[in-house]
Amino acid sequence: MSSDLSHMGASRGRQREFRREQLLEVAARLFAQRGLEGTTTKDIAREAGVSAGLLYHYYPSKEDLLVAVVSHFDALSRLRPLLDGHLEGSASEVLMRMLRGISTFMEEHRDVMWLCMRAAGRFPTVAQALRQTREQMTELLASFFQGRIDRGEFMPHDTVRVARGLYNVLAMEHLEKAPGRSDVEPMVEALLYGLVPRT
Amino acid sequence: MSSDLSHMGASRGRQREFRREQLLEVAARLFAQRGLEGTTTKDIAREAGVSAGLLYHYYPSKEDLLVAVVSHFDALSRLRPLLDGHLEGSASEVLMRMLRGISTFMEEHRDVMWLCMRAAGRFPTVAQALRQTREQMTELLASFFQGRIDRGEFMPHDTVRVARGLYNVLAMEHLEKAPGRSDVEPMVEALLYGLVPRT
Amino acid sequence: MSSDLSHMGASRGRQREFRREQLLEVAARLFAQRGLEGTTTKDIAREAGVSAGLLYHYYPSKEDLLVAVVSHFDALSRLRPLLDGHLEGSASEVLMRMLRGISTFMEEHRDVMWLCMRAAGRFPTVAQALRQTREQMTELLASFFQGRIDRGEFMPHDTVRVARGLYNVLAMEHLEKAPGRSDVEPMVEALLYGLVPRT
Amino acid sequence: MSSDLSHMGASRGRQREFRREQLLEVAARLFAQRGLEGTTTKDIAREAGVSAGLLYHYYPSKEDLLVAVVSHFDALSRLRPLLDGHLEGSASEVLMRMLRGISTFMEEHRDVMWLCMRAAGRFPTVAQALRQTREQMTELLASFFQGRIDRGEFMPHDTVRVARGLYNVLAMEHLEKAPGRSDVEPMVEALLYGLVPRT
DNA sequence: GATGAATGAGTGTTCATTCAT
DNA sequence: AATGAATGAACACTCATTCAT
Repeated sequence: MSSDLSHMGASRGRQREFRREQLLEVAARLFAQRGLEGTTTKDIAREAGVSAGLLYHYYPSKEDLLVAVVSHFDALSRLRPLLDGHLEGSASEVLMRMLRGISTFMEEHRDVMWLCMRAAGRFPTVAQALRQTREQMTELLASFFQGRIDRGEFMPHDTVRVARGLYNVLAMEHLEKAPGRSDVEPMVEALLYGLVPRT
Repeated sequence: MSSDLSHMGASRGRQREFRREQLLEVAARLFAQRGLEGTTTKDIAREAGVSAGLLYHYYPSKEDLLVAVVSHFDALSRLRPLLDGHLEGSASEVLMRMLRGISTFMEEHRDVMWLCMRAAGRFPTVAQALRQTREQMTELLASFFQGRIDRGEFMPHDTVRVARGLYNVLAMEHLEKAPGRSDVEPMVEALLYGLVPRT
Repeated sequence: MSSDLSHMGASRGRQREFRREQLLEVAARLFAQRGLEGTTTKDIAREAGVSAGLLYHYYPSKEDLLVAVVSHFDALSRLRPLLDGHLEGSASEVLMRMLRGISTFMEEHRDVMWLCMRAAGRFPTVAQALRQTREQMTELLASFFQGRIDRGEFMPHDTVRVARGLYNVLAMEHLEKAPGRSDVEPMVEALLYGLVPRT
Repeated sequence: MSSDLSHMGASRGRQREFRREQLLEVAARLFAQRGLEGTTTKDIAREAGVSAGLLYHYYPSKEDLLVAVVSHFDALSRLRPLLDGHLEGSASEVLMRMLRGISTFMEEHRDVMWLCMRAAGRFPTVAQALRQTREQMTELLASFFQGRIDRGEFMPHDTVRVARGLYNVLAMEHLEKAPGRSDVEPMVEALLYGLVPRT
């Protein structure tokens, strides 16, 4: 909870970097737990074991800190790997695996998702980050679909819109707290084989 | 922006009712536009052309006003009719019609949806209202699915989860501002006929 | 709690008088229970079953109402009888009887005493009422002392100061809540026979 | 009325201590003069020459400030010395000296006494402080009485009740403003030698 | 007489931010 | 780099009082 960097052998630069990140992490945790307006700058400082003023040596404002938190969280680069490389297997197997990966990630970071949703309305930067993540994930999923279409495993379709739809289902389901309740498997199965009976 | 009720012929009771609703509408608009914390009680009073104190003659607190706004909006009873009665036609036609109805409604009330989402994190009542709307809409959609399954038009499936998924897609798509961008038709088509080719 | 005077046969004058007194009594009770600032004019109106505005038809302000409450309580004329007439018996017997009378009265009206004490600091009228009661009671007690001095039952002394002292002891003791704790008998006995041993 | 500590040579710690006390003293004065509800937190800040917010850097609430004022005043430790050590002389001389000491103190702090009385009704802490002071002073006086009884200078009596009575007389007399009017000497003399003639 | 809608100055308190040290 | 004292503009909410009906 407290920290004394004064006798650290670390260079000034590293110390600065360390403090920045420490404050970021504390802020991320508190913002996620209590929301943006539920967290005061003094809360963050206290929890980080520093004075109220020091925050402003590292971040010009609370809002900037929020943006930094969201940026640093960088869902994109943490989600992307979930879609890479795991391409062996049938289309449906791979799809299911990918969605489950995204699902797990979202379940673990529900509070950050809420933070972003709530903040998006006030801070265009955050809304932009959210949008970017969604669109990039959509693209990745869509390119997976396209590949499978090319291979003849999937019918041709509007890959982008279907991909975005799937991503949105996941996102919305996980904003809800109900643990384990989120189960997109039935939805995906329906999507794969269609609701309309095959003659 | 301002109003003078003093020389209205209306009776006391009607005047009270009118004021209540007027304040509610002003609050709804401002909350939706600027968010809950972006709207002060004085803003609402000023916009309604009344004094700061009068608000509290009608609503015991800002929070109560918010809850009243959300309750009064009553998405449920406005959404439900969109699913009733329009049952003639093929399953896919009817489904599409229903979803387009929900879509239009959501598009028109995007700001209220955002308000609810943002408020849900702080006020359990609002979260509950949101949940209830979703679950009831889900049930209605699911019972439509079940009916079509019974008629042999749809394959048996987990109707509730698929219905909730569809509702969530719509909701998430419409939280985004991009006008006209939301188009769930491709998704629905894929859902109906499946991505996996029919031999 | 509520009242409807509209069909009362009473004349206007009597009705007015009745309302005045009713409001006074409600106010007295609430002021005594919750203190002056702990009682709102609306509290009084509600408890009396009338509207908020009606109060001001009868009393020009909350402060005036307070003064009316204190005046109407009229401790003086309720205390005075306790000292009259009961003059038969030995000086010490009579004194003790009188003090016990005052004591009982004070115990029953502790809350009003507190109200007066608290209000005295803000409203000179109330302070004046308090002072007047004390001084008149003092005079009455003092004249009793003087009478007994004249009869040779008491030694000559500064009757007024001794009387006021006794009154003050009683008052201060009864401002405390501790029930039954107040017992001035030992003090009075000491006063009668003196602490210094009689040879 | 105003103060600038910024160029004081004093260390942070001393500055903090100074401000705390300064605010306490200003608050004590204003509370005593105008009463608790007659003094706003902004009044105190203005009078101390600081901003409205600074008060809350030092005291968590107005109520806490009040309690601090009462505690800091600490009548007990200022009254106690008046009863110590001055034990040479006849019982009546010593008693008179002690009471005069208490009297002087009370006369000088009449406004604080009023503050305490008024606040006691709302804040148990204050009532408790008042009670404690009274009871401890009572004990001290009572033990003086007991000592003199043991020496045969006083008759046996209920020392605690007589002591409390005397303390209460003093307190009540001094709540009144009339300067110099309070004179308990006649009361004490009566108490010492008794009203009933010595054969 | 009676109502209660309406007022608006004021209340204690919060908090992001600044800056001298 | 680090502190924490200091700021001051808000904020939600209260309440004695007025007045048209």
